[in-house]
Amino acid sequence: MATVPQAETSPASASNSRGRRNTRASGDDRERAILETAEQLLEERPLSEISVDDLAKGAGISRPTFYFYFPSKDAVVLTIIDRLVADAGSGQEAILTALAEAGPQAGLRTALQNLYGAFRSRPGVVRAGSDLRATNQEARDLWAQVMEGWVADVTAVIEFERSRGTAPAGQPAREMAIALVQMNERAQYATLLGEEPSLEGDRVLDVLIEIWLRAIYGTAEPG
Amino acid sequence: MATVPQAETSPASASNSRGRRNTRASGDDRERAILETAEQLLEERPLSEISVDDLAKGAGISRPTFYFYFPSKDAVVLTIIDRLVADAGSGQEAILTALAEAGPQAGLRTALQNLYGAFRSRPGVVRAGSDLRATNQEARDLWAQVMEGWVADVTAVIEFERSRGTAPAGQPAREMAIALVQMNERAQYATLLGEEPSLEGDRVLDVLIEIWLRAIYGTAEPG
DNA sequence: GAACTGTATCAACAGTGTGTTGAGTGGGTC
DNA sequence: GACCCACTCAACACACTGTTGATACAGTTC
Repeated sequence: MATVPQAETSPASASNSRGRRNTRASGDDRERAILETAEQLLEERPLSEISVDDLAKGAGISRPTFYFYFPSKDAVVLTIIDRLVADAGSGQEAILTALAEAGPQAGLRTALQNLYGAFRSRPGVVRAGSDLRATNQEARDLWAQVMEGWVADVTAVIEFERSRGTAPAGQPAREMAIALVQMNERAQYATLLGEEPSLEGDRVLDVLIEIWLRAIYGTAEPG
Repeated sequence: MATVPQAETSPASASNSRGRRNTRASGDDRERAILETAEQLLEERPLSEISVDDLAKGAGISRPTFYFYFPSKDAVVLTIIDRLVADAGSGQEAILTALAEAGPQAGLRTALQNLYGAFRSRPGVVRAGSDLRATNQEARDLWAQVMEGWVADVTAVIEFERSRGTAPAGQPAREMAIALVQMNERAQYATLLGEEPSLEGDRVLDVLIEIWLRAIYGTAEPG
């Protein structure tokens, strides 16, 4: 069923591989201050216009001290994204069960809505994550894992529906799943950031769901 | 019918708003050398790892001299992309006529194939363009125009097919068009750059076309 | 309570990139 | 031969990033 990666925070300990060099003492506040400053600044301007110095100043420390807590600006953003993705993942858990309980239409709606909801409140962070993929391999890997999880879930749904006979045959389930998940990624991202052209926030789900349902359950008999 | 923007090269003159400061004399070679160096380096490594000095050296000039020809590294890439987009646009011209002549299935295939073909040979340039959108407003505007052109064309097709009665009613044509065009952008980009997960190069078109046909001509009657 | 250990801090440095200034050079042209 | 004007670049001024080395300071430990 492909669970979303757990953002390597082991339950009780706080030591994040991306965070501080070692330690466990007080300076937790500083680390949190840096993360909060970053989240806040990212809603104001893109990552490329935020310097390490901005983050340090915002957290009330000097630039070298910043490097005591994080190895780079990217690492801060990756930490934030790890958490966001973990949040989104926990809401995601149950595509299959939602589908089984509520039927395809309502189930899909619930699943996509949860997902969209997790990101909607922090467009700046989403944008930063997307930007990071251009230059940062770790960001690419992280997102690839997330995508892979969704694709696996959707593939399972399509195969299940086909085997039940409720969905017609067609292109391989996994390939359909990839394209559909990519569509959602792009469309929801564009909406979140208000690109032009993009779908309105209150229209995204209706439109995407219609395409998903037709792609999965429909057949085309063009005249 | 929304033609793709013509990359402001007026017919005979060579003066590009993004290029050299004024002039028209000899140094055309240098300008070309810079563009060629950029295209070549972009197939080797991402834009973020190419410096103005690399471009200057590649063209056999010093860094300050580079600035005589282009105001920035971004401007070089934008010039390259302008041209690429103009090329792709000229092949694009005839979605509607292709559809009318060959029918929806073959027509769509031809249209999407032309498009994909225009970019396939220069993935590095495509990647650079995509990366640029993160930091450069002009790049965003340029791409928005291109998207808008395609969306307008596809909207017209959907509306035409619905009015003929060959496509069923559904979500507004323009909104369907936006989502479908965004899906293609994302899926073809991922394939071009070999992201994971992505569709194989020889599968992209089959999968996208099935989704397009079902989304436009199909109805979903989930069981 | 002196010596030790490890967290936490930053001034100063080194390096790499960008974009600008100002001083040329050399080929037309009147 | 004086004057443009396209063209060129050494040297500069910044803005970043990441590192070094010295230091403060809070607990142990004996």
